[in-house]
Amino acid sequence: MPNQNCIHCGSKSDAEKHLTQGELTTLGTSCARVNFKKGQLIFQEGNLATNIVYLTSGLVKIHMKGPVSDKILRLTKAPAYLGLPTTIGDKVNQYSATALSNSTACFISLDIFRDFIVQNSGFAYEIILDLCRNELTDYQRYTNLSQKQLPGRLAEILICLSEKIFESTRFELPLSITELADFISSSRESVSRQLSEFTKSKIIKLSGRELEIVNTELLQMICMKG
Amino acid sequence: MPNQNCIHCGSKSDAEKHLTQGELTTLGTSCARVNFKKGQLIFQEGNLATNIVYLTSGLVKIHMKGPVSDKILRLTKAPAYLGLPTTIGDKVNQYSATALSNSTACFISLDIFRDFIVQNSGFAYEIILDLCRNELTDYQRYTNLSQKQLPGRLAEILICLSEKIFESTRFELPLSITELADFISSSRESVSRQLSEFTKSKIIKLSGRELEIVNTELLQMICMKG
DNA sequence: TAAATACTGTGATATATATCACGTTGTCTT
DNA sequence: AAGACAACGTGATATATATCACAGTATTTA
Repeated sequence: MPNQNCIHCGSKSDAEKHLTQGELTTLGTSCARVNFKKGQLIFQEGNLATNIVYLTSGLVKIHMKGPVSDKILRLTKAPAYLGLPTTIGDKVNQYSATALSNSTACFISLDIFRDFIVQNSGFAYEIILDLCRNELTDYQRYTNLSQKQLPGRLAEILICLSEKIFESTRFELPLSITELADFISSSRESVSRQLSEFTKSKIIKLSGRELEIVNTELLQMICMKG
Repeated sequence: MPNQNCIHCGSKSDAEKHLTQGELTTLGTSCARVNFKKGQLIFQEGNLATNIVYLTSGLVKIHMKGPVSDKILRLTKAPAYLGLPTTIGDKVNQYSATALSNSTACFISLDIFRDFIVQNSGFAYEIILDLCRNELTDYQRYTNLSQKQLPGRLAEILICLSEKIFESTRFELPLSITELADFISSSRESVSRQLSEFTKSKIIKLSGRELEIVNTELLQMICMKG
């Protein structure tokens, strides 16, 4: 649906807050808002990257085909840009984005986005900040996940879900066991066993997809100790 | 040494090529060129990030303290910016940079660098491109290293050194065995054994630090198969 | 409603690789 | 030159976790 009114949009990105009225009008003519059901693909590895995607609501996994299985690189919670690096840095998407909950995203023409970067320095600077901050958290997670073993890796993800994504010790697991395994580079069976282990030790409580972190301190300890 | 003549500098970054004569003059007044010996720290995790570092010659490792050992995140060959994300994205460095060979780097005031981003859109766009491309290669390496096992991981690094860094099948290993282990998240002993293994199977030839890839096809195979 | 298909839990076993231990070599220091 | 210190090679052993196998439980499809 063209000619969105981006001027009064309540979910502007930090970068978009720097745009002028005129620029926002331009944005409106080339911005399409799309809804995605849980499980739906938002963009796919190997496809041409023609649009910047800005997630306005929902939770998304960024993932990539690895040599043996799918690899989940990160989770992104709205509001946030999805995959700026692959959209700007390459003609073809290097990874995919899939909705983990019902989500809404705005698709913005890459050309217009590029114009904004060139015309509006405040906009450009916010994009740079965003890229930098994301890379820092990625490095941190990469280092942690690559050196800890299973209990520590799983603890790390659960804490991340609790603190960063849901901001609660009680939430519905947005990832299947298999996906958790893809995230922390383990096997489905091992993750399943470790979750049982955490349940037995009364660190977490699991009923269906509903998860509650009962003993945060201990989980933190396990996360630290690896 | 202040008042460098950046105008006629032969090692401008892609971004700096967009700067005006005036901006280059400004750059000159706040740009210091420093030499580093092999093994020297260029900037350190935990320290205040006040300067953008642009590597004009040499090879550098970007590394970070992990829960059990040091983790090498990437190698960076000149010419390239070193650690833009940590300099721009945080007040404090999240990781360190250490010279793997004798190197030269220019230190540029963060304030002036930020001014360039805001004043000069061509400059800003090149920085964005750089950030995006780096993240893409990092994701790729991350996925590969996290799913392959030792032989595949080691093969991947050797091929990377050969193709990306030295552009030759024969080169002097810039990393110690311990550092190779820190890079691919294995133990020193395992890496040592695997190198012996590769030597026995006539895939590589090692004399001291001098390494030659003899059977590239087989090494590629091992890299692919994991 | 039945059938098919994904997703999950758990035991038994296999295996890659970490760890430990020790000797060797090389490099730096004074 | 001698001592100290770091980097390295390699065997024996321990161990975390992948893999295999199978059964149970949801969820979707016809």
